[in-house]
Amino acid sequence: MKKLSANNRRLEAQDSDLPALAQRRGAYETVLKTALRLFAERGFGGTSVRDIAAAAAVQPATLYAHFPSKDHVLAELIKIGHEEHFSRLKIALLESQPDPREQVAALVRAHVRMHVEFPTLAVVANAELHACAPGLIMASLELRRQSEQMFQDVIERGIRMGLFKVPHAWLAMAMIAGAGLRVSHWYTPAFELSAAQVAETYTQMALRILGVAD
Amino acid sequence: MKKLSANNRRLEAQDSDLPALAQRRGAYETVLKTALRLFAERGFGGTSVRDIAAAAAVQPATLYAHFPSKDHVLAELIKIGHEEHFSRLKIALLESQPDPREQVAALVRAHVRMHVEFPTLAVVANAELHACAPGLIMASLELRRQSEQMFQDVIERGIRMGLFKVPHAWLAMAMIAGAGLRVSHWYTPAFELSAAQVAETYTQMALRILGVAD
DNA sequence: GTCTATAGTGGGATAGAC
DNA sequence: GTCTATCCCACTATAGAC
Repeated sequence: MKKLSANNRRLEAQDSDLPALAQRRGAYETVLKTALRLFAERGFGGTSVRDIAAAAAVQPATLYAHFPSKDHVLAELIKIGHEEHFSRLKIALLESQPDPREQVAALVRAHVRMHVEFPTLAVVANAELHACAPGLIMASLELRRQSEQMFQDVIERGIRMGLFKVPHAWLAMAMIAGAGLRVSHWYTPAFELSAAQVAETYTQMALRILGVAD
Repeated sequence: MKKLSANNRRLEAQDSDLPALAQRRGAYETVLKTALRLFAERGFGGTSVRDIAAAAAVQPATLYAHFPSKDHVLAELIKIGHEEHFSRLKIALLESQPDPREQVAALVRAHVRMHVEFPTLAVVANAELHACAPGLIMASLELRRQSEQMFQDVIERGIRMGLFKVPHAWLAMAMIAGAGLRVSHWYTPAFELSAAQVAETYTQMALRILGVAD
């Protein structure tokens, strides 16, 4: 039941769903979800507009009735992914008790759950950033920066309050956030633990990184 | 000095060097190193044979004198990356004291150093796996499996000896290994810590994940 | 909005001289 | 081994009917 290799998402993208944020009717959503799956499996450059159209059962010209270009399809997916991620972190923090340990736990839980619940979206939004014209993803990069800052602020407050003891605050954040990102590459519903259990375990291990005793 | 965002490697690939393992003379190495940089920046599908040839200052036909196809160029890079990684882990374990804490530290140190010293190679070998025909990367996938098994074996022995206490052995391995992988996406020599310092800090935090008191 | 059809460009790969 | 030249195909995107 355990994964043989912690890197198989892109071989056959499952769960290429989109958050409620992005659900529209008709060809728009069909194209977006199809493109998500294909970008994950073959990469942006390895997927043609014809591929997307064929898999979505529309003609290439139909795609251009909804998106100005292939780039814009990717940009839209990246935007949806980053907005959903940022939104979840923000809500998690808002609803948390003010104790930095609770706040970090809430952030890590939300971060991991995002990558477990929308793994394909997370893979594409992170791995295909380079394929998009910079102008199209500026807003997403800003959200990413703010998400990192949220983690940073909570960790630094915890250090000042004497609750966290880390060798290097930014590295601790990078390790915790980076580990969560990778979950999207291997998690499937067939894994022996549920999404919630994975999130809880990562949360517990993140607190250990920050020097909080169990 | 700290990175604004933990995801910039692919925007402008630096350090597109290859380990000594792969150093040959002439056009072969030039093409390989050039392809490495371009695959990192634009992705495999976003890079044409003409792009590689032009950046390497050779003609497209010259590339085909050294590689049977564009796929084989990528496969060779992936192979070099995985062989160097596996080799470093194996040596680290061989030279370590038998205490599982020492062994984990040696493995994490080697793992992170690989991703810090050859970040571009690591990014391509991990992010472009999907773009390669399965037959061309079978050996690399097997090395990857063995590398994960090395981590697993050491962690499970540490648990049996009562030295490690983790909520879930495989998840702890996935978190430690995954965090190390991500280092290749943000580390540059301009970072405020040296490669060795980053590796040491990650090692310390990995031991915390495993429940070892500082 | 969706289709058929196609324009115009750039793709991987090869032939054959030197 | 490296070059020039080129084949043939797939690519993104658009025009125009319905």
